[in-house]
Amino acid sequence: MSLATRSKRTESRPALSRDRVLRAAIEIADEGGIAAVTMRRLAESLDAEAMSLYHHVANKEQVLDGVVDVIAAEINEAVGRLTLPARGAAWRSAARERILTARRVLLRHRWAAALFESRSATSPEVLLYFDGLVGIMRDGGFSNDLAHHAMHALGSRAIGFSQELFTPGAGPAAGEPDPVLAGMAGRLPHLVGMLAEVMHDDPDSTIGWCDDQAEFEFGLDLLLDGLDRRR
Amino acid sequence: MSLATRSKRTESRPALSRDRVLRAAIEIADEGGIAAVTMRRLAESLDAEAMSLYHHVANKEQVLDGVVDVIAAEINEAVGRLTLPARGAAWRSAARERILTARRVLLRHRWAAALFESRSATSPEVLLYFDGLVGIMRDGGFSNDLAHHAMHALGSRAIGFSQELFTPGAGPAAGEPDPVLAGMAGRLPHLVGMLAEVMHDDPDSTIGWCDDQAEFEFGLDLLLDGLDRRR
DNA sequence: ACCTGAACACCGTTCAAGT
DNA sequence: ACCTGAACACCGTTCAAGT
Repeated sequence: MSLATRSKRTESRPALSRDRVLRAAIEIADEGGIAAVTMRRLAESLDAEAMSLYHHVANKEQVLDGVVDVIAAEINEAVGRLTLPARGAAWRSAARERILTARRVLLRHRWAAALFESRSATSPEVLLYFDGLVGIMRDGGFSNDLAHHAMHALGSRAIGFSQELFTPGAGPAAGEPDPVLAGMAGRLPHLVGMLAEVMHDDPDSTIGWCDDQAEFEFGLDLLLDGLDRRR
Repeated sequence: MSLATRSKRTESRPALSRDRVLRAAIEIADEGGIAAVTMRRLAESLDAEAMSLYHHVANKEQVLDGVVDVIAAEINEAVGRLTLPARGAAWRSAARERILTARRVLLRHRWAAALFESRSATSPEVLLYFDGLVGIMRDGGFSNDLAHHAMHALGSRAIGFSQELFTPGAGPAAGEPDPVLAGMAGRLPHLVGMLAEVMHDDPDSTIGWCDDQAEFEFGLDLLLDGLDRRR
């Protein structure tokens, strides 16, 4: 039994490492959401005991911080392949492409946006991403002051997602009318009138509780236009 | 003993109710953050047992959904006192004032913004808030289609907060330079150059991980200006 | 150095029992 | 109808012990 366990560990399982722990966490989150990532399940997926993880990460908080960093590194790898001019007026399309590329990565890990927001620790890879975006703005002629305002104005949009508090048409079964909204339709004349007129035709292309691609781009362009005007 | 417990309950404690549970949850969150809200602590603060709560709320999820609704009701009470014209060009200042009023309520409950985002259930009070904002836009001459785009573009900014992924100058001790950023300054030329130039003078007026008041208003005005131009 | 089992202090929630 | 104690199935984490 002890022999079987030992042979299993040494033969069929690579040694544990911080990196392997983080990648296993991402795999679990991709399958069952971020709440499915527990130390015990994480260990199980690595064919180890929960307590073994603590030799490679300080605690669960550090696992989640590390996951953010790995996803941000994936974003940096993707935007690193972009080769767009950013001098002068070209800054706008360079920034736009960078942001939409980041968004494409986040769409592969739908739980990631919520995690990015909930973490307060500074991720080195997120810093590198932002540094590149500031660089594009500086190339475009932004003052440091305007670039700073711009980063705040973009907020989470700078890295490809945006927060929605209410996603019209995203009821229990997406695409269905929201039952709460339907139940109080009489007290919501403007909202009901608006939604009745604008038919949502692709309610599936959402990133978590965030807006869909077309709406994301509308908001992004609104901000980029305003910034370009102040440049 | 059983008698003492009984007299304590009937004399010094009002009967439990959904409303009292939710208000107790808000009190606990105001003091110790949203993570401090557990069913056991909630019950204790109400001088009851954890299991008694389940006669008034289905589960903890419903407690958190209810808390969002109570905070949104507080926002609606505040914006309900506003009496601003919204016809034509006045829509902009009416919308601006409504949003900044909502923000003032959220600043009283610093944990609330994060909670608003993490919940997917539709809050009736949030719907009422949005309905009023759409009404202001319609008064201002927005088509339903543009009002719809506008709500998505504003995102969480519509209700007074915005998501930051990295708050410059908000290290462990707020106001201190970020140690992670300091450690990799050489690889972040644009970010470090920018932050060196723009001195942050009031790092305290933040709403959780969100930007401070001046930055919030800059981003809001950028969006409102862009929407006004498309009106 | 790396890994583990048992144990601790918490969670949310079910259930059967009290008044 | 409302409340409760004991219990269950989970958590993250500490500790002492193994190799």
